[in-house]
Amino acid sequence: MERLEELSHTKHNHTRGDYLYRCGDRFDSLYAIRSGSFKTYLLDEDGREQVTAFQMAGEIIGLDAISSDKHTCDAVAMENSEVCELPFTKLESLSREIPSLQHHLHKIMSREIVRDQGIMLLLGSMSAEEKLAAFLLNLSQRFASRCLSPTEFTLRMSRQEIGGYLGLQIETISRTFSLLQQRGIININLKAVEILDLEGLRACLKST
Amino acid sequence: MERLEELSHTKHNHTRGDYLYRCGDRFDSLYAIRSGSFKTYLLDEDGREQVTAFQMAGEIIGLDAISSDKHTCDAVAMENSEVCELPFTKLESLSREIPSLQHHLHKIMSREIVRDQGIMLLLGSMSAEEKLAAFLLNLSQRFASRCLSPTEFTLRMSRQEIGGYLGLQIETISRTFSLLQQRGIININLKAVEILDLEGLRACLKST
DNA sequence: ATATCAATTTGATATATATCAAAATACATG
DNA sequence: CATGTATTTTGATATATATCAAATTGATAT
Repeated sequence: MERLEELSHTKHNHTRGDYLYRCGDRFDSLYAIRSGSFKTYLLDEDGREQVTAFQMAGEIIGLDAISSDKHTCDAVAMENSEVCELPFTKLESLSREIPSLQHHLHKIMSREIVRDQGIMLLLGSMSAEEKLAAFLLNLSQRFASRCLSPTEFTLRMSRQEIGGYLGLQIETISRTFSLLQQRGIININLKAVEILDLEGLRACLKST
Repeated sequence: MERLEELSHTKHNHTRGDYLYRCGDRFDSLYAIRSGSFKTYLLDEDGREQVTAFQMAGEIIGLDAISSDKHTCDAVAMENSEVCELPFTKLESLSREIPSLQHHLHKIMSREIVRDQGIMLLLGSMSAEEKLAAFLLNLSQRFASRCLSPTEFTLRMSRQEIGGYLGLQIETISRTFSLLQQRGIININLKAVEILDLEGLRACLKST
């Protein structure tokens, strides 16, 4: 693990709105998010943005770029954030020496594939209500695993960005939040979310 | 490259409908498709199936399972097919010795991530017509890169399966095929597709 | 405090796609 | 070859979500 320090010595700070990289940029490094959060997104012809992920501390970003040595999406900071740069060539040579590091890297890439496929399921076969419930439950779980409250948190993203992630318009996001609130499942005031009935939220996923 | 033969000596034949692996199965090997084709899919609670990919000769299948040592989807043969088993532990040890193999493996995994993100864009922000055009263009390109006709080919999958991939009902698939045919962009008779106007098909993607 | 601007919510309506139903066609089986 | 079964196509209608519009709220600057 000390060997890992060799390559992760370069830290960078980013303020809200900074691009970590942009689509087409040359690929040299992965980035480990130390604090804060980022979103990654693709732009289609019309300029509509499909958000591919909201990343937070502890997550690795930039894996898509290995395939072509160019970044294939834009990554932008959603708040003040700190990242560690991991030069990929060094990471590869180090992982040839350290099997556990090698396997860890493979798991990280595979986990990203599994995550992406989960989003396909969400986008391809869920209703607006199911999508939003899945979104909140995912955030809840990720906050919990970081020892933050799973039931009370602040959204770092706008309704527009949530819509871009879930494949819905902002009005639908807003209405569906209101609906969940009316049912007593959540309390939501702008970016402040409180989950009142975690089981109820899970139930939103299970039927229809 | 000879070293690769060491681990790919095990070949398997599968007939239409055979499962290569099922969700939950223990993970030991990746599979390289030698001939034929497979689909992979996730099942949600209601039994609705989200098809995550249609794979063909030359593609590698099973990458999702590395993350948890269990397969996270079902993989089924769409026709008589042949695969090479690639025991993953051996692949990892060999790729520690052969940097070019290591990098190749990373590229393959990254390419899968890029592909998945492209599907997110499709599912999250395209109309039925755009989805179907993108689907046909993708098949066309993949056939072309295998020295098969990019404009005349046979679909290996049913309307149901196409719907499961694109997040649409079979009636919508059927109607949209009919629409493209009426416009003189394609000719389609059940599984036999002929693309009459490749540019017209590309144009379906660019507007609206 | 007041004005300005952006984000969110809510309402009215339109529209793409789903759903329900039936006909047409292909495919499999005895 | 005839019969039954599954798949695909087409039509009629319903519905979820998008779109258009306006009101409300919050943030920022004057």
